[in-house]
Amino acid sequence: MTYLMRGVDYGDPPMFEAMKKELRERLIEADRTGKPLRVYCGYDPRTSDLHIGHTVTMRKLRQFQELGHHVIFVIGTYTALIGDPSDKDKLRAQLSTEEAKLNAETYAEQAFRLLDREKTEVRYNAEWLSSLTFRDLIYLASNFTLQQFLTRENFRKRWESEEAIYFHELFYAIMQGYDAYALDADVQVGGSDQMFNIMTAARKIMTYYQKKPNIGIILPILPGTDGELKMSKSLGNHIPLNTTPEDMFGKVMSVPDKAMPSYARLVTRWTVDKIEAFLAAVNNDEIHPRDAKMELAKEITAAFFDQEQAEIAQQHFINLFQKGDIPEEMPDFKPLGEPVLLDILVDSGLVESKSQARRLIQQNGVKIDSEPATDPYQLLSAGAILQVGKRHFIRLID
RNA sequence: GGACGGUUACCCAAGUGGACAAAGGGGACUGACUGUAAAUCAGUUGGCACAGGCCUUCGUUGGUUCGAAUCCAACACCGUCCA
Repeated sequence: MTYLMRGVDYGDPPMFEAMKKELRERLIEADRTGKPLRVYCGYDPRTSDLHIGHTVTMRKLRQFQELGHHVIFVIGTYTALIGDPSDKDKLRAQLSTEEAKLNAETYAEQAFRLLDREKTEVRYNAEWLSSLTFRDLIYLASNFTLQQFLTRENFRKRWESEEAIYFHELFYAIMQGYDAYALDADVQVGGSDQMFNIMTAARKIMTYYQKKPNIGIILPILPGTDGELKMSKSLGNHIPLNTTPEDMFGKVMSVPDKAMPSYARLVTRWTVDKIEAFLAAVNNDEIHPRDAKMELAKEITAAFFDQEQAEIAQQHFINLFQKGDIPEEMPDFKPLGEPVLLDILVDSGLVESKSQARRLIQQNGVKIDSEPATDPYQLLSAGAILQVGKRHFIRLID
């Protein structure tokens, strides 16, 4: 029980107690009847990449799975037609069925890094949403008032600042609520931005259809590598799952210090005691913040790869960034014509234009065999190692 | 359908005839420093040219003007309000 409610945050203590009570009752019931709880969480398939922000809810699903409950991984192929208004994005191009399917498959594949493949049911919400009629929608919508939507923070803000709120955006919550009904869900897991969809929309709709309303397990949102905003691919602050251990390690290291608590709590496998001890040590200056973040980066990398790869990634990081070494492996590049520095920089794609290359040279941002370059027209020879900034290298070949 | 407002560089946003390749902020990049790609400070941020300078860009297309992001016309898209 404590295990399942760990890390859950409704921003409201009475709600926490209420949900805890309901969950306890539902667990007892499940135990008595021998029927496991049906637990689900939905994911938006508009991109093909899952990132570690998604894993916060997946880890919670995993916990339910470990306790023998039935986990359903829902891919929002139909809700993707709208786009979650939690982002204030406008309607995006509709995904074709094939694209959605393709994305969805890679999604599920990535998800199985955390979830037990054998025990996870993967569903697409187009299965049931696409066959709803207008009549169904009218009945569903009659459970809600405009005021309910307008008191929701994101809509309210947009209303107040006179930004457009499109009518179809209101369907999102209704669709998500219908998912819970269609799946006969006991528990729905989601980020705190899903609070309204889970706690209001889903529970109302389920009650309307005379089902027991689902219990919401609301988890905090993981900030992105900027430390401020929600991690999301479209904001460019995400740490993808499909990447190398070195990249993951480095990206975690680039997270601002202030976001360390969120990362420690949400994406490590550490126990609560360990997390609190770790954060306390950072606060009391018992651990150097850099070393603390290293430890964090290693744990997170190890969680998605393995311990050994995490250690290699750490060593790589230390060599490259702390010691400023030149990496052993780098792309080769063969000059297209005369081996003029300026042309090579542009042709190899290290910089975007000659003007930019000139600026970088002026700023000592270009190095040849670790020596700052000064002359844009310098001729280079094969074997030379060209470096732009701290982390872009190429080796010239014939 | 009517009234009004908007469209500027990666994003937000100033600019209402010449000093505008276009203020400011964010982001990004480089450097210094450091504790890492954190924080802080400095610089850079359309392209071409060694440089003087040249070329392209302020929703689109035309026009006025010696000269237009700025004025005019048409069009497109967006928003607010009224119906």
